[in-house]
Amino acid sequence: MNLIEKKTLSRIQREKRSTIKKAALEVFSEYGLRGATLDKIAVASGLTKPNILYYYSSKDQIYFDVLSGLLDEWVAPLHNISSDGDPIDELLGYMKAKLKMSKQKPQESKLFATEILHGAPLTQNVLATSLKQTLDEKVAVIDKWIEEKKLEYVNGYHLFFSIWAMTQHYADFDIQVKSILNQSEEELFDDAEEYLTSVL
Amino acid sequence: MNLIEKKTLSRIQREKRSTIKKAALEVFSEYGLRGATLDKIAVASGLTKPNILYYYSSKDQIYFDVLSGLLDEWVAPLHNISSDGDPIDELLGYMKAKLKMSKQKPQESKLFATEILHGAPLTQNVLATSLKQTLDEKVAVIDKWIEEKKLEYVNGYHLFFSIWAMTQHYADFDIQVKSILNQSEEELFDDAEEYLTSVL
DNA sequence: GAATTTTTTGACCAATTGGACAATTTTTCT
DNA sequence: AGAAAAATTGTCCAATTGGTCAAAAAATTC
Repeated sequence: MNLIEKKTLSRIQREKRSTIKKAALEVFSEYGLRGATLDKIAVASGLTKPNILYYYSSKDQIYFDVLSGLLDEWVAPLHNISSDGDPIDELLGYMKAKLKMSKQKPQESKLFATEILHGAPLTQNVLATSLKQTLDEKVAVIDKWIEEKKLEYVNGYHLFFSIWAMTQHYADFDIQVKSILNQSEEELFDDAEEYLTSVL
Repeated sequence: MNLIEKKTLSRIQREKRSTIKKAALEVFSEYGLRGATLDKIAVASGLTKPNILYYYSSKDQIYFDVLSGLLDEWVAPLHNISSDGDPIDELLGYMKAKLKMSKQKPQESKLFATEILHGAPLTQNVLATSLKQTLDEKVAVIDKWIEEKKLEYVNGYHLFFSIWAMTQHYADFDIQVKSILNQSEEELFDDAEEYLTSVL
């Protein structure tokens, strides 16, 4: 039977797919889509290559599945910004949530970074529709705050870009950061949070 | 004769190597080291594959040469920060120089980003020695400014990280930025500069 | 517990890719 | 112009890689 058409997956199917996705995330985030090989994913997952291809029809399919499973999670913190709260608190909360994700999910961060860096072949329309829409809403909240004099004028879009850039930097460029600072990860992220708080 | 050992390169050698490097930059920045192929570089440069391998002994060699040719240029703006100047002017000047590089040399920026994202296999020791040393010096300048009360307290390292992150973001993640903002590149970078100026 | 379905695997294949090399062409030098 | 050196290319090769397939093993169903 064709796995794709089946609606209810068996226990084995759910488990193996999850195993594959986990291994694939490791490999894709380290090597990128083209640098990753099925053999590497096979080793990382403890399965054989043909077995992986029994669950996924191609390497691209795995990549697509891993990436789309992450998209929602990645945008989620944006939704928690409430127009009712204090602007600074809300923005600080958002920044901290993003920084925490960089610390706890560096592989996911790197996977996105690589994807977008190489032209976002698979996610471009998600960026242009769903992400844009959510961001438009949140920028509208910022603009409202500004109008109500609760916040100094600031370009909302670039504000979000800078939060993304600064927080994800600690995950994506961790090698560079760690080459320069000889700190434990704990200290590093504490300092980063302190710095970013002072900036906002 | 072995090209590597020769000291003075002929006109043809200089020209062809330059042609190859230019084409390789295009291809590497778009596909990364592993995604790039000699065939793609051959097409982009208008040379044949064996001809390219006459000038470079391997694909890795081309990558290494392109990358190391860029390293100095990439760090250069740091050197222009003078401890004699006004702190805010100096930092604004540095930020603007980096932003300009993002606008004018997006391929170079992406190449570095990809390299570091994938573990900086070729540049790790440069990061840990030369870059670290230069940055240490400039952070010392920041600390001096703070001591002289010319500048409010700020963590110098994280300040530089944030400048790198924010400015390079516009080159590295241009696809994402452009998916969200429907602006000309001119407007975009003007707004970005205005925003970043207000932040600093 | 036999039949059926699902899962797993070893062996294999075709395409891509980095690179080698000998032969040919072009350039340079005298 | 002719010899020597440098540059160019067509052809080829071995390794890697994504993917196939038939057969075997394991799980499920009756």
